[in-house]
Formats: sequence, structure tokens, C-alpha cells
Amino acid sequence: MSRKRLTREESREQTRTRLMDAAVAVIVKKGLSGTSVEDIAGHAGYTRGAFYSNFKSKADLFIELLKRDHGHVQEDLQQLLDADLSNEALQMQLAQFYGQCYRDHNSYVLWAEARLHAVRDTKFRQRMNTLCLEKRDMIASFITLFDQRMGLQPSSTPPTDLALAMMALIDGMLYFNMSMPNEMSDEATGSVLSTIFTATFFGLQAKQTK
Amino acid sequence: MSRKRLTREESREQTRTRLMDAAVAVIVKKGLSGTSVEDIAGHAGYTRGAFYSNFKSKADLFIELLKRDHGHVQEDLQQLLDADLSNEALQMQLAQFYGQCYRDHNSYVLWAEARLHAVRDTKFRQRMNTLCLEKRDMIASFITLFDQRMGLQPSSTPPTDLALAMMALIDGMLYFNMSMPNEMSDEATGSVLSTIFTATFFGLQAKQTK
DNA sequence: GTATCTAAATACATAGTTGTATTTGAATTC
DNA sequence: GAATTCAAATACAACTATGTATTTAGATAC
Repeated sequence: MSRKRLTREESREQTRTRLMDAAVAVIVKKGLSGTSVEDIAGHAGYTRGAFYSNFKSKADLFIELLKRDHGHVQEDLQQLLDADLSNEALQMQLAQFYGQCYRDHNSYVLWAEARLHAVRDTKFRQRMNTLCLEKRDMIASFITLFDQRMGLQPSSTPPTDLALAMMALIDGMLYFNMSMPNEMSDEATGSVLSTIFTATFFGLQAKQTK
Repeated sequence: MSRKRLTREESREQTRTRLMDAAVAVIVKKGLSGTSVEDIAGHAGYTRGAFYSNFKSKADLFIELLKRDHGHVQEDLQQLLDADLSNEALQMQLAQFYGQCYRDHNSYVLWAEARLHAVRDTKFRQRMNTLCLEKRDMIASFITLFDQRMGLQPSSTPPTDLALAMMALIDGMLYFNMSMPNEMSDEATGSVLSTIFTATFFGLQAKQTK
């Protein structure tokens, strides 16, 4: 099994990626501020030298992590939106989307850290808000599309506001699902979300049978 | 203006309280893990000696902070529940409750820190869950009471689950309201919450006019 | 193959943090 | 008012973190 010999650029890119992946793991485990640059480099199998050669600072790296994750989510959502699916397929896919949402532990923690940091740091908050609003607008597009498809007259509450509410709700439920799975099982989480979504968008309480 | 001479016990109590208040301020500003014991003591006008004489560790203090805040909220809610108010008064009070909810910056940050810490530390998570579930049950009582009062047949979703959802929603909206007040004003926040509450509990989309 | 470049390692200077052990001085007790 | 007690200050020793400055060794260019 021949290990491919890497070009300088490839090697650098590999280092960068490894550092970022290690950073996620360590930050999720010990917290952003509880994680030292040494921790990250060490966990990736490098020394601090490698870190500072690739990133300006821990803060700089953290932004990169968020952007990377955000990019993935946005791509996924955009694909769904572009796919021009049937109503049924769309509903299925959306269900799956928030289904997988509350399974990704690492992302949850990363963004929870980010929110806290945003509360404290104005500059960071602005960058963060840009990302959040991009996601919000994506979700708002879904709401609008859905309203059109279903022939519902749009709610008096703007879809952008509803989108933020859904983000808030999913996020918070994800936490409960993670921290007290006995009280809030995966099924219960899905069921609650679906109840509230349905009530909010169709205006009728879902009479779903367990 | 004679400054009252304090007994030893009073003085100790004062120190303790000052340390706790200082801790909230500093932790909100710099984060739990970014805050040193020295920071806290210093901000309260003492040295580390005073801190360690009053608390076992920073973790110990943090739990105290959460318990104190939790106690206040529970008291307020219990009073509301005991008051046996008319429907109108109850609705008013509840509106006021979540109205004031998203005005308390410090508490938000404290609990956000706590959630992150809970994800990482099993023992802490258990203590934290106890508090969360107490609050959940309190809110579930409100939901049940409300259903009875309004003569609604209770939702197929258990009130405890709905209670967690409402906590999740309020919390998340509070964040957006704090971090992007231009996108999510106080009024918009109230409006969205009220839309979703109404839809969820009455099963009808609120047609509220701005 | 020699010279050059640069990613990553290493060395260093500085500074902050923790918890305990000891001391101090003001409140209490007799 | 002398003795005692204890809240808080101070001193201490071990450890961890940061960022920069310098070195090293493997890729690239000639």
C-alpha cells in the first residue's frame, strides 16, 4: 500500500484540515476558551508551530470552523430548494433535515459556543449574524415555498421571523434531546417539533396518534 | 450617615453575596472558563483568600449562582400559579412573564454557559437537569391549567414536552433578540412567540394585526 | 546535486492561574 | 482587656498559556 507522496501545497492543506478537525474535537470536549492552541495542535499530531503557520490565532481558526460548517448546511439546504420536489418529497426531506439536525452533536456545541462568544464580542457578533441571517433566509424561502404550494395565505408574521423561531426551537429541542434523552427521546423530539410546525403553518393542532 | 457595624456572620454573608454578584458580572463578560478566581475576587474588591474561604471552587460557586437564579424564577412562577387568577389576568401575567424573560441578559448568558458545561460534564448535567425539569414541570402546570380553564381537550403531545418546547423557543428567541435587535426587535419577538403559542395551544393561527 | 524555499519544530521570554499554607487583624468571648 | 477565633490577605510552588524568534529538514527549482 503505497502512501502517496504529497506536494508541498497538498501537505499544507492536509495539515490545515487536520488542525481544523482536531480543533472541533477538542473544542467540543473542553470548550473554546478551555482549549489551548497546544491542545489543538497536539491532538492533530503537530506542534504549535504548525498551528501558527496556518492560522492567525485561535479566534481566526474558530471563524473558519463556523464558516466551514455553515457552508455545508447551506449547500444542503440550497440543493433541497433547487431540486423542485413534489410536496410529498419536500415534506419528507424537511422532516429528514430536522431529523438529522438533532443528531449532530459537534455542530450543536460549536454553534452554542459561537452564540456565547457573539454575545460578548461585537465584531464577532456581526460576522456571526451574517451567517445566521443567511441560514434564516434559506429557511424563510422554504416557508414561502411551502405556503405557495399549500395555497395557504401567508401568516401575518413575516416568514423571516418564523424562520428564526424555527431555528430557535430546533436548537433548543436539540439540547434537551442531547442532555436528557430519557425525558426527551428522539421520537418525542420529532413529535413535538412536528406538532408545533403543523400548528404554526397550518393553523390546526395536529391530532397525531402515537 | 452611620455605616452599620456588621457582626461577623453578617459580614461573611455580605462577602459571599458580593462575590456571587461579581461572579455573575465577570462570567457574563468573559465566560465561565475565561474567568479566573482572581478576576471574581478582584471585581468584588477582595483577594482570592476571601473566595476560597467562601467557596470550594469556581465550579462550586457556579452551581450556587444557578441555584440562586433558578430559585427566583421558580418563586415567581409558583406565586403566579398559586394566585388563582382570572383567565384574563393569567394571560396578562404570562405575557408579562415571557416579556421580562427576554430582557434579562445576565440570566440568559449564565444558563447558556450552564448548558454548554452540562453537555461536557455528566455530574453537572444531572444537577442541571434537576433544575430544568423543575422549571419544566412548573410550566407544564400552567399549560394544564390553561387547557382546563379554556375547556380545550388537551393536546396529544404531553404538556411536559410542550413545556420544554416553549422553554427552548423562548430561549432561542431571546438570543436573537439580544444579538440582532434590528432584525428581531422586542415587539417582533413578542409577536412571534405569541403567534406560535396561540397556534400551538389553540390550534388556530393568530390573525393579529400589527 | 547544489541552492533555495518554506512548513513545521524548537527555544525562549513573559505572564497568568491554581490551591494550599501561613499570617494578620478585627470581632467575639470570658 | 487579654485570650481566642476566624474571615480574609499574603506568600509560595507548580503549572499552563501565549506569541515570537530562530532553527531544521524535506520539497522545489536550477
